[in-house]
Amino acid sequence: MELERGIFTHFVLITIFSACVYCSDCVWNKDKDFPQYPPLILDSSFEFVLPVEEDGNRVVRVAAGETVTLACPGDEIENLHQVEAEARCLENGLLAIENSEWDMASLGCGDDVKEVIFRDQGACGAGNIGILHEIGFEILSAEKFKKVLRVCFDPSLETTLYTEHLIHGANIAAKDIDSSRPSFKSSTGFFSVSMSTVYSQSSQLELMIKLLGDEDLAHQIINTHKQFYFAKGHMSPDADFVLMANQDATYYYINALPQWQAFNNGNWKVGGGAFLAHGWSYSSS
DNA sequence: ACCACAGGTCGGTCTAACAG
DNA sequence: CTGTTAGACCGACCTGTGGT
Repeated sequence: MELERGIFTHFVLITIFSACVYCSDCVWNKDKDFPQYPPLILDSSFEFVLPVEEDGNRVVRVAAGETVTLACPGDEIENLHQVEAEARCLENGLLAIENSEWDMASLGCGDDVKEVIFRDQGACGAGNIGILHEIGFEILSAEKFKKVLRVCFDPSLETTLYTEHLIHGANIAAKDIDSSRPSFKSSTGFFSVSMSTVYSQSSQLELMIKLLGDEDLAHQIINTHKQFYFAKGHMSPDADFVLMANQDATYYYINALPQWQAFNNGNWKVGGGAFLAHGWSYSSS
């Protein structure tokens, strides 16, 4: 089907333009030409190929002749039945994978790509009390790990000291927006308590009563209606990332610290979000 | 005043791992 | 084998902001 569609698309383009003047690069509209579960696209420098905003459209470009890696870590490219593929952009706007030609819409993963934690990447923090962990994607064909963010975690206090991530300011206007959000993941080996339990308002209230020995005072400090409770404050925030896959990779408890919800849903939300800088961001506790 | 949106919580369900 | 528990996932809901 894909090959046929490719030939058909090529035929139509040739028919319309007679020569393929306007289709020397592979250009896709992120909202129209992409599959529901897009693969990661990495260029020859092992960098994410990201959308840019052009005239109100979110556009992804790969130059004609350029080879990129398509990857569905944790799943596979549905029509190819393989996790990764090397694809070369043809002048007809299609992608050549081995001996066949494909359009981008046919190269989706079976499900959302799945990030992993690449653990114990050295010591960090003052006095080297922390251990670095990287959250990102395993790219098997390159035998490399594509880092999305880095976490310096103190295993003795079971808390995060700082995180680092790269902000792609030139692409942030074209980022993926989806109001549905994944749940926070604990992963194994980081915490000796249930993080979902300790972050619950009921256990925060319980702890405050225990610490203060005064139920009324505890209710003043932990108060749902006034947003007086500790939420999971992202260190490397969802909103700093362009791709949905990278946004979802921030939903780990090791990338969060307790933050007053009044601040989280107030000052932070108003001030945060639209970063236009480009560079590494460093969030410390 | 009303509504859409974004960043949150919470509880239910499913599944896999593990202990008895 | 069975019961328990933790983690993952999902939908319903809450709140403040900003646009109409």
